Amino acid sequence: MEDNLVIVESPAKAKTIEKFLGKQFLVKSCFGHIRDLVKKDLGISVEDGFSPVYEVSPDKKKVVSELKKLSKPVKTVWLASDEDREGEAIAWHLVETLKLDEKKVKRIVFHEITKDAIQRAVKNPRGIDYNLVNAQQARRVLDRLVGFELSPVLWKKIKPALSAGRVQSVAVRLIVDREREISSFKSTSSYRVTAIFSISDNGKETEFKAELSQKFDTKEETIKFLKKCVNAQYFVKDVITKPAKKSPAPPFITSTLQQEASRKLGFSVSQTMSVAQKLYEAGKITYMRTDSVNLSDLAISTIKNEIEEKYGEQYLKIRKYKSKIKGAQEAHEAIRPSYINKHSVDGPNTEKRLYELIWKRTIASQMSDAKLEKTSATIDISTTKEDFIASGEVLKFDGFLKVYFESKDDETENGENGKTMLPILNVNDKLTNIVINGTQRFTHHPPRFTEASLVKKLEEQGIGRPSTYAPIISTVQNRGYVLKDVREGVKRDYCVLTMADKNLSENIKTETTGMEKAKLFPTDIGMVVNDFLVEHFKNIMNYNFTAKVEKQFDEIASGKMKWNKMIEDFYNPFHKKVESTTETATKNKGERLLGVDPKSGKNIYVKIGRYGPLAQIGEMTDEDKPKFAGLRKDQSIETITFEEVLELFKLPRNVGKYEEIDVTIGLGRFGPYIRHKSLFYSLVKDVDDPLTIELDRAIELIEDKREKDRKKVIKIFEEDLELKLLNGRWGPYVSFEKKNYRVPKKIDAATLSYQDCLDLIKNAPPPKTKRRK
DNA sequence: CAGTGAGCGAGCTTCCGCTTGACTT
Repeated sequence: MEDNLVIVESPAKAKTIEKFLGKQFLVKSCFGHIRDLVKKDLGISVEDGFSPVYEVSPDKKKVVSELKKLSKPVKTVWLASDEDREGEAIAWHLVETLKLDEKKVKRIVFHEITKDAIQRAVKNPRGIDYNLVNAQQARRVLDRLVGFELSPVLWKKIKPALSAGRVQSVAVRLIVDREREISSFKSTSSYRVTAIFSISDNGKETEFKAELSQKFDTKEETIKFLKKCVNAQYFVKDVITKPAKKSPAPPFITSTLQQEASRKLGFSVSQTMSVAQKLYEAGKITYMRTDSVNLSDLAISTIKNEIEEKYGEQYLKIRKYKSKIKGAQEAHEAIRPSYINKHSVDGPNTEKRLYELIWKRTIASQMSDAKLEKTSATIDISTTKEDFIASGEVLKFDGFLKVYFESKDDETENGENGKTMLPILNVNDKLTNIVINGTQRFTHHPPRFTEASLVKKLEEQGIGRPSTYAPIISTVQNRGYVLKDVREGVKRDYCVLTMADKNLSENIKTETTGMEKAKLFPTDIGMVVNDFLVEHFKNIMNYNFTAKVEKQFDEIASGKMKWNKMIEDFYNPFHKKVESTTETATKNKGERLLGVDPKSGKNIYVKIGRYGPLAQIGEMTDEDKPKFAGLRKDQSIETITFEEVLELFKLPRNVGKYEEIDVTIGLGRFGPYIRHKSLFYSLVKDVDDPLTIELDRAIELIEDKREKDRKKVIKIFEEDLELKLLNGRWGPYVSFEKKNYRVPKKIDAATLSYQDCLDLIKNAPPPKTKRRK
């Protein structure tokens, strides 16, 4: 029997630590928080100093009873949860829930999982830090109060089942604000002038590119300039050469790993986390939910060996990085390979690639700067005062670039800027001009957020924690506030003026612009909810709200403030505002009056309906019912035009009768359809237009589908016409009472009898538990 | 899984952070 029970948060960590501690220590994991506020109601006694009402989370009942049993006989229970607010609270909840005698409890902390660090921790135990626990309780209670008081206001004023919270609502606001910036953005164009020169060196001609020091607003100005160049002479007026350097990025933390995996590997935020989890569980990397850029001394010394051996001493530069993150709690190390000398891992491709990324970033963080030489040459034009500038960059020493280079979010559209090498240029060198181009360039609206760039923004504001970035991204999408979507680009003409051989020519070229892939768009619901919250709860929707309360949590943690006092000061005015808003605020359906219907003379509105955004003609009165039409997926209440709404009401159309029954054309969730005898037939994409399709073609499509369906049927049975044996996408199946049952592969479906089918249904595997939405 | 859309009132929804599996096609 062991004398000691050690409890950590993660099972993978438990496994590692057990090896370091020896036989007298049993190491177990509690899997994070074991207790939380009761689920069914507020879970806070507001009248009683906001005292929280806790319960053991249902999925932790087993863990708790096991830990309770194991903790009874041991002499000492070591609580080794993380050294941050949440970790301290977990330790305290363990004491309370397991009913541990505080005399036999020792609280220990370590930031890195090495033998040294753990043995040191065991020699320096302490008690529970109740100030830190109270800071966590304040955080928890505040979030519950905000979430559970704001959400019901939305149910009453906008739509049921909506949600609001300190973190998610601000995340949505970032996306809504950005979208509005984009829609009010006016693109302007200017002309960028570039030239190709050549210089002769011992009879050898070398060409290089230069750009005019100024841009022109109009085509006329550009033409005027180009004409001035017809008979110009060019020479090098000035050459400046400057040394420059680039430094490596710090080791990965959760947010930077998510960003780089998104940019370099195209992973979504949640994909990155699940791949990293696998690597962590296999002991290949350190913990992946961290906000610390710190590397353990042991890690640094093995990195040092690795760099010296593989690249040489001149590539080594040991660096200590400091966290720049507001409110970083630094309970762990940075994300790095567990064993630096392991350059790659076996397993799925995703794991290999993510591991490689982590390995490179870790190594590069301890390597020397890259040294560059930047050259800028000014080229005089004899006929006018403007100058051309040719800039070039030469890598003198690659340093960390040998291993790794961090990507940027806003890679410029034409990545040809600067990175080129120039020929050797000297002052007074004469140059020959080959060509000059004046190219029309348009300004771009600010970019929409990707999952990863939203995480970056949230982190900068101190909103959310490493363990919650991925869940936040899914919450705002699951609630229907935000949509990850693709936007096709639009074609745009631009003008290129070319001066070559003393000839000015003009070309119109076409580019595709504004293509967006996997970007975050606010939905209509998202915008209406956001505007409502901003109007009535400015304080909470302020980007600084989290930073402000974090400061107060810190004061609680350092014992300078009482947690229930802090909550009270927040709650009193907040609760009043909730009550007054519930009472007085008008219902907000995002309604917008677009104009008057030319046919009926009634008003046309767009607003949020029970099933999403809709357009409406006329109002509900006793004798009159309005006409409705749903908005399409790519339309929004905010930007849809009057003409586009009229277009929506052209469907459904009646195109005539077939087999004495009306045939109508409509537009549904899955695109345009034909409806006949309450059956649906899809139109063919890019062939049939729902607004113009006629009866003959509709009948053709109906007959096509009927023919296909006939082929689908393997057998029907006279005993029960509702039971059908059909051929489907995944092979033969039995269709009965709107449910489908697979025919096992071994059986030849054509041989089945009615009774066989009934048996198949009876013996079908029980319906698996439903997937959560 | 395509159609709907008022208003009433039943009963329901909802937060953030800490951890993993257990699910589906």
